[in-house]
Amino acid sequence: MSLSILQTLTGHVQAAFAALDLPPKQGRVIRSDRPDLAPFQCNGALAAAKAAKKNPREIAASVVEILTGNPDIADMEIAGPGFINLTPTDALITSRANALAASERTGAEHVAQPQKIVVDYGGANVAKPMHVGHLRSAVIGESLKRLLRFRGHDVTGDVHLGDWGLQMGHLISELEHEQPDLPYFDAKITNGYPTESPVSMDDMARLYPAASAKSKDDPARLKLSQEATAELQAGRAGYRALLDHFITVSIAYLKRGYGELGVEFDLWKGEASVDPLIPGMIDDLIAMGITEESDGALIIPVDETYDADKRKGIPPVMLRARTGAVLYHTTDLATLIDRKNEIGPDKIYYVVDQRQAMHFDQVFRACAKAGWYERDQLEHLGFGTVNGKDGKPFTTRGGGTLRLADLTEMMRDAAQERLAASGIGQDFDPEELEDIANKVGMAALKFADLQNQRTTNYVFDVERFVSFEGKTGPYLLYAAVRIKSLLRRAAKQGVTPGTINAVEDAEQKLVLTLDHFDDALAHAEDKRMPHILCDHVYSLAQAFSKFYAECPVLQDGVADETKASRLALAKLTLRQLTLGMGILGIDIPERM
RNA sequence: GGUUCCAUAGCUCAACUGGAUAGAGCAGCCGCCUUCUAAGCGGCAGGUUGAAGGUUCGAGUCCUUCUGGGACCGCCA
Repeated sequence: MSLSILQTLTGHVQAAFAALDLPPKQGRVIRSDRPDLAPFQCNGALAAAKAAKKNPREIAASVVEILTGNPDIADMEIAGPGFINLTPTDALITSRANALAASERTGAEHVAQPQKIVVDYGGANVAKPMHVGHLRSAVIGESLKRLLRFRGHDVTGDVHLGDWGLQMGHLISELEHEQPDLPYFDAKITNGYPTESPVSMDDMARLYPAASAKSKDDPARLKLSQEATAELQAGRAGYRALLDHFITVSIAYLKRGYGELGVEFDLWKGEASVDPLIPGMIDDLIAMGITEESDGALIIPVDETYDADKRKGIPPVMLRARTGAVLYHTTDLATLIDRKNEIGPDKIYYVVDQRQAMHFDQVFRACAKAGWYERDQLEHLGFGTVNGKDGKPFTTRGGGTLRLADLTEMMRDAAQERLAASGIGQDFDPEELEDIANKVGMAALKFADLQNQRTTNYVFDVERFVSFEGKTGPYLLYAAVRIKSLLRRAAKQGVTPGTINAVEDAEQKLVLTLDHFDDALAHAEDKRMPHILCDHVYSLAQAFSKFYAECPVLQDGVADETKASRLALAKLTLRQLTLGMGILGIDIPERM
């Protein structure tokens, strides 16, 4: 793959800096803040002037002098305090456009040093229905996984089910309360349990909140759940058999839910799956001498300045509770060991709610104390909450949580309505209509989520989501679908893509945008922020829409070679849109 | 009380290791469909970047203080 225009210009300017005995690093070229003046700029003369205590404009002038006559640079200009504005030649733009068209990945490079990475996302719990709160982890995690994989890393996505804590004790004890005669509760029976689950997903969705609510103001009821949790973890056969049912039923349900979102995990492991590692791990930690007994619990202090009375500092990691049950910390640590044994990852990313930042800080500190991983191998990629218009976590009008299935149905319905309103889909068969509505709704939902900076909270406004205009998923689909239509029409007319010759302003801007793909991907990876890729894909769709409006492709009166050039440009755009949106988890229909 | 994140146009959000005139979308106003999908394109208007200081040739970005808001703070996950 040839160099991008940006890289080409950077090379020239850095060479000029080096020739002047200035740090080549400062010769870095960036996309211009003032595209009205020139597409590219270099601000390095200012930084260089500061270090060398010289006049920045003089340095800029020297750089320009060296670069004068460079065959890739059409125009240079020194502006303001010492900015160098750079305009590439038409020849450079055109040759790059053809290189991109010839590139299978439209210019996207693979990283030089691929890493083995685990992405822990999804955040689903056994027995709990999926609601809007699960959306972000799934959508962000999936796109990060795809991004890293596309960049060339060896990535494993793990759903890491919540299937081992008190919630299981809640379920078991509440089920016992409701159906005490089930064989799982008879301590004398230790095998031969029914193969059919005694509960459905709906049953669990009812039992868990019931137990949780009762336990809130009834210590005796809570104790039942805690005891059941401890017994389960101690290996009581009936409880283990129940847990297996819970997990099997939940995974079947979750696979459907995540499948609808286009989210696929490589591993469906959970907390329960690392249970066998826990006793040995605790022994090791004790042997290392980093544990302490405290109020009957086994802990690892992770902050010397911690003061429980003043509520200052970071609380210790809880390995084992007074009741004997292990906790969230313990299973997360055991999971780190499991991953070390099974995968040996260079990095592990946790795509989990920002509110759990301290939890991960604790786990990572404990892990560093144990010496299992370097601190920079573990990273919590927190995300903000989805809020309603009132700024509080999103709920239905009634105050309950909104189920994910209801949300996706809402999006699909809105898309169907919009499709009907446009009058385009009248001759489509119902199956295709349904498929289009699904893709449009899903694109709207995912893009609306992903375009927000990962770490901040954002407001979920249903009306805005279903408007499908402006900076939305459907806008992206629309651009792509128009290209598909164009390609079909071209095929019918016998026009084939040819050599790209970018001469019109809209054509050149489209090429410059296309050429930014690799940068956007690298930047998005570097920050682990999908919204950076969203911005790129949106800019691309915008650049194409302008091109489409200004540059007729197949219309009468357009020269044959211009048709072939523009068609090639359109096709290249479609390929990059498809790649970029694919990483975001957005599927494009054939027409809409 | 402690820790931490945030505050940018009427609304929702961007702004790449500090750079020029802080950008998009929505909402508002004005144009553009007998020819490639108007879920589109062009244009207008909209800002003391919460406040006050400081560092710097240069600050939305870095530092300090203040105001307002969110989240978290040992046996839940």
